[in-house]
Amino acid sequence: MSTLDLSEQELIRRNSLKELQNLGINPFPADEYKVTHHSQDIKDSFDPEKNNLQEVCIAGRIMTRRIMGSASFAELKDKQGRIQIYVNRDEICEGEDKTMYNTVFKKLLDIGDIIGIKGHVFKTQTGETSVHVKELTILSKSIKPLPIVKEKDGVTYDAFTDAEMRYRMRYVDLIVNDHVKDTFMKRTRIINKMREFFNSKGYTEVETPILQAIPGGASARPFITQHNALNIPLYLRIANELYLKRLIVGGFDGVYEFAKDFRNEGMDRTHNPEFTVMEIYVAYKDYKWMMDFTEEMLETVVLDLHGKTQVQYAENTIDFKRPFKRISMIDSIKEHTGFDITHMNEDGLREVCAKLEIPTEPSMGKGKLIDEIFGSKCEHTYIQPTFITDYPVDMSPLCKKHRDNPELTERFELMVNGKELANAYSELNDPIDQLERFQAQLKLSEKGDDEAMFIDTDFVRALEYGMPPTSGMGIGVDRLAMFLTNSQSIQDVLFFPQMRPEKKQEKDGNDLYLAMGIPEEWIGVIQKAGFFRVADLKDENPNKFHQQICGLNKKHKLGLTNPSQDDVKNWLSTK
RNA sequence: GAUUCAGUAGCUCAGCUGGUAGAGCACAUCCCUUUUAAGGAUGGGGUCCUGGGUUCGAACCCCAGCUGAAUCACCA
Repeated sequence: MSTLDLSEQELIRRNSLKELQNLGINPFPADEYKVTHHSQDIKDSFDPEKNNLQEVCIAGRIMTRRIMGSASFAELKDKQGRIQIYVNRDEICEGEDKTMYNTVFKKLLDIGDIIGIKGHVFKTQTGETSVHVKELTILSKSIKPLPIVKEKDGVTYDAFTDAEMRYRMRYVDLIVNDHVKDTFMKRTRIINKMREFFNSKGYTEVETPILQAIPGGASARPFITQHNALNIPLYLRIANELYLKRLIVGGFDGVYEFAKDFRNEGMDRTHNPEFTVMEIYVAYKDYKWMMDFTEEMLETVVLDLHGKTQVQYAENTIDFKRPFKRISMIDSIKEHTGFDITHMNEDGLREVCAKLEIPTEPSMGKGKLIDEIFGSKCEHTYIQPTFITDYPVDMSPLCKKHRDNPELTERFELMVNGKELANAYSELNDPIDQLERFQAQLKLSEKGDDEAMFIDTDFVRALEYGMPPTSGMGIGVDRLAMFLTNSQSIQDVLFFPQMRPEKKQEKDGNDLYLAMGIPEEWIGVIQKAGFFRVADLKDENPNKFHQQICGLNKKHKLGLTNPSQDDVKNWLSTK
């Protein structure tokens, strides 16, 4: 990288790095640094009366510095938070040589550097618990300046808020925005608690293929990729349902997986191309049992995280206290639209859609039409956790038909804040019925539904060996994390949300410039002037161009010998 | 995919009706010392997102593009 590409502050830091090395200090030492204490623990346990914590060793990143002559304060951030340190010239430089303080600490260190300190804990006159530094070790030099965020009494000044930069450079976001780490710690805690809950019931965590020859288990457009050795297309999974059910066939009573799924669809505040779903399948249970189980799990997780069942999400308070409301889809539609769609055929449903001013397409089957009605008139009204039960058959090709009504299935979705959070079935285990349902999907696909399911004959074969009655449930982990951390965007609960790749300025190689007779040392200058491609130079006025690059030479104190106007003319006239 | 908004110093943002580019923090130099969003003084720092157009003159107006955000539609 040419120095012309760096900001003034970056150049200063690179120079500080060199000067540290000249002083014999390794800015990136290899040695283990033995940390004995952490910031929050120190603040919690220090007691001036007891005079404890008189020998501590902590390490972290410098977040602020207040330098005053022979004494300075700085704030160090470690894994627990921030703590103030006090650095005194004569304490860290025992003899006559004051370089460590005057040069290293005051001049060569910067906000963002990672240091280790040894010293004792005390309280300053203003009452802040601080560490009095006896020994200071540079552990890592930072050569890029951090955004500066200040905070006083809970009010943040100059927050680092640019969404694009926060998501692209999550590391910076985590360093300067303390609440970000908190959200992700909560996400991990939610997942841990769910895992603990399932394990305590005796269920087994398993792993199933992400690369699948037939993307099954959900209605969605998959990502496609290519396996070279087998020379076949493979899909990134859109769900893991069919594999988990194969394991139930194989004799597991309860299996679950936290699965990354991939869907090649739109991205927005609640959708990322890759996302996490927890799916669980339990043998000898039905969807009614699963409702109780899901309630219990969610209440447990929420209580563990918040100590109560109420959660604030945007302007709504959501209460995860059991039992959740339950209503069938047909009743819900009746309640919200006045139409009773029981036993209605496709034409009848189309008519209802027309009356409700819901646009339809010819490719839509019965199930999709009902789903449209529910989606536009009912779904958004369920703010508090609500189980919607008994979905139409052709919306749910993997779900057992309802024991009382063959047009329906034994399925529920859990709605929270007007969005689907979980989805569960009494799993279809009749292989003949399953094959027919797959074939019906194929018909939908031929009608133009590009989300209809593929036929997975191996899965049908597994069912032919016999699967016990089973209930399965899937829950969107990202969405759950959003609800429980009051995050309005999925990007706030994913460390690295999908973004368009950063566009780099494309530059011609040095050889093309050299071929025009341009000396190597001038190439960077010419590019700094905005000519990233030699073709850009073609119609340039030689006099103007000459002035431009000589100006840059002077301005950036490059010390190059300016070319003559004739030199420049010759460069530009080269074909 | 549609609509709206935004892009100016390392960061957060001003910039009037089109007339030489501004502030705070950060950075540098100097002075001081148990300070607290940051003590004082001085200074350096810019492809005003990119490319066209209008104009004597564009950060500003027009067109196109890039990137992001918000809202809407589909999927979790």
